[in-house]
Amino acid sequence: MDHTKKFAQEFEESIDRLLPNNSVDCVIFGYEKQRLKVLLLQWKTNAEWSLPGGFIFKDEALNSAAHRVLRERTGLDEIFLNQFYTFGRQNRARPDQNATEEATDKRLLDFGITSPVIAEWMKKRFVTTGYFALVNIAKTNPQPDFMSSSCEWKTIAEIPQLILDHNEIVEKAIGYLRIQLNYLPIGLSLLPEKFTMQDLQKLYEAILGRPLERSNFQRKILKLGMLVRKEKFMSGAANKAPYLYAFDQAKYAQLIKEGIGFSY
Amino acid sequence: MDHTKKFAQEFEESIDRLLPNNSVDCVIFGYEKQRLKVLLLQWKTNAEWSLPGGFIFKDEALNSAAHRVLRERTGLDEIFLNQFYTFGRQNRARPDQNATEEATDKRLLDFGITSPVIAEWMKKRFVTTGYFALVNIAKTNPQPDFMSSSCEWKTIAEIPQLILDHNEIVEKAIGYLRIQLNYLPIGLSLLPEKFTMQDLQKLYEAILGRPLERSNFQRKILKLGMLVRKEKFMSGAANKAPYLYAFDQAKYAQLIKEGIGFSY
DNA sequence: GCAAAAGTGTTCTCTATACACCCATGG
DNA sequence: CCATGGGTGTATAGAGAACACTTTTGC
Repeated sequence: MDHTKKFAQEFEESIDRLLPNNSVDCVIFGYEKQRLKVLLLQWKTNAEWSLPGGFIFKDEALNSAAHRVLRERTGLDEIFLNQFYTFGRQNRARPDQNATEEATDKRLLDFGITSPVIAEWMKKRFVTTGYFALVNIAKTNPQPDFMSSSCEWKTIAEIPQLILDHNEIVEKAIGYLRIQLNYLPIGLSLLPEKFTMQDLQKLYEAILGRPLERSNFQRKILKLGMLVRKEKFMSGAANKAPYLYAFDQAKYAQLIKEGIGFSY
Repeated sequence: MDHTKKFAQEFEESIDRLLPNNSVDCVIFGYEKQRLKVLLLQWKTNAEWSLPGGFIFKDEALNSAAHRVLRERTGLDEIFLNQFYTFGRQNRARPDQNATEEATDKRLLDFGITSPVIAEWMKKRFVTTGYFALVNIAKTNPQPDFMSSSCEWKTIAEIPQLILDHNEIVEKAIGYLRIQLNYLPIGLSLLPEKFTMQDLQKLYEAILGRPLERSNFQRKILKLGMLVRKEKFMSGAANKAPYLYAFDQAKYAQLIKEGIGFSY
């Protein structure tokens, strides 16, 4: 049995274990080379881009489904993942997108999927709940799903047109990320174990999309007492060597719990 | 045809126009006699309490469904209504609540509803999206729905045990209200047209659940420039007469849009 | 020595907070 | 006059922002 047939059969069999009309979509943020990035999937057949998402099993909580999607796509578990908004327009297709039943049939045919059960499922209206995750790109191993040829980290500026209302979902996720910057475990999730103060500052700047004042940033962050100063980092550059820092996990957890109280 | 039969027939007929597995629940906040209140419904048959909620029509957006529920229960339109979280556990029933199919059948029978179509619908798993609204109690005309004998404003402290996970939904709504206090059109939605500074302060105190310093509150609020000072209010009490204030709607809308920037 | 980046210090402004003071009102 | 609550003033502490100054590094 070829790959497609196997997928189609498994999917068809799983459909009656799925909760209809609900889905989850994940906006997975990573940080690399001083840029905030989002994990996107590209469809095999028509090269359209979308967010990683999935359906909910009847015996599975919505939040668990989001965790599962994240695990399946990134290999990461025990990750910072937060629900942020539910998108429930009656027609979530883009204005220019062909969302007729015929178009859906055609898209499935392009994959070699002929099952009427799957076709019926795909034509349903789905109310989707958006989750955003913060992950350390170096630790991930992005895996495309069956529908997708590739799984790519795109910077915010590079985000292409996405299917349905996915661009809107990403926009809203970025908005939440910015607003909640002061209450989120940003650094711990997105940075390597040891990092310089500049690394952390660039991260905050990438998220906020504006520069922050160096000396004030340093003082404010250190005053929170969640960082431990380690050895100096000799980059080889002709300038003073910065200290490396690591998170004091206990204090960090405590701060997050109490609400960091940090503002820009 | 009696009332129940008519309701059952209409509901049954409407079911195939409804989106399965999704619902909305509204936490409707009001303010009266210096107390923050929530609108609750009491079931006719077993006296259990619940939030006002409803289903979504196939051709209706999720947000519109929430607005419709609010309109049906309070008679209010064009109201401040905000989505805050989606509750999607696989079993949203209370641990002590009998959520078996037999129990559902029995509850419907108590209403005199025998339709198997309705019974099947009610046994579905529903992922519900929570909305919170701020309304002026004096302007509302609470209307119980068919299932409910009464519609009552309860203070936060008075909230009884509710069905399913509705207590959790209320808790979360209050949390959002407090956090977003600085960005929400609190006063305009919850107070009468004219009010004293004390009225406004008591409102904030009721929401936050803690006292605020009188003179500082006054200065901070006035500095925002969203209030217009009107005539004095002679209460007849043996003390200095306070000014009445009203919202400058234009400035208020502008402030809300920009983010009030107000903190306690 | 020089350039570049890191670390620390200083100043100014604004806000929050606590509390003092006087004012208006009706008994 | 008094009690009560309303309106305004003031002093202090802390945060944020801008910017100056010193230190470290490799060339």
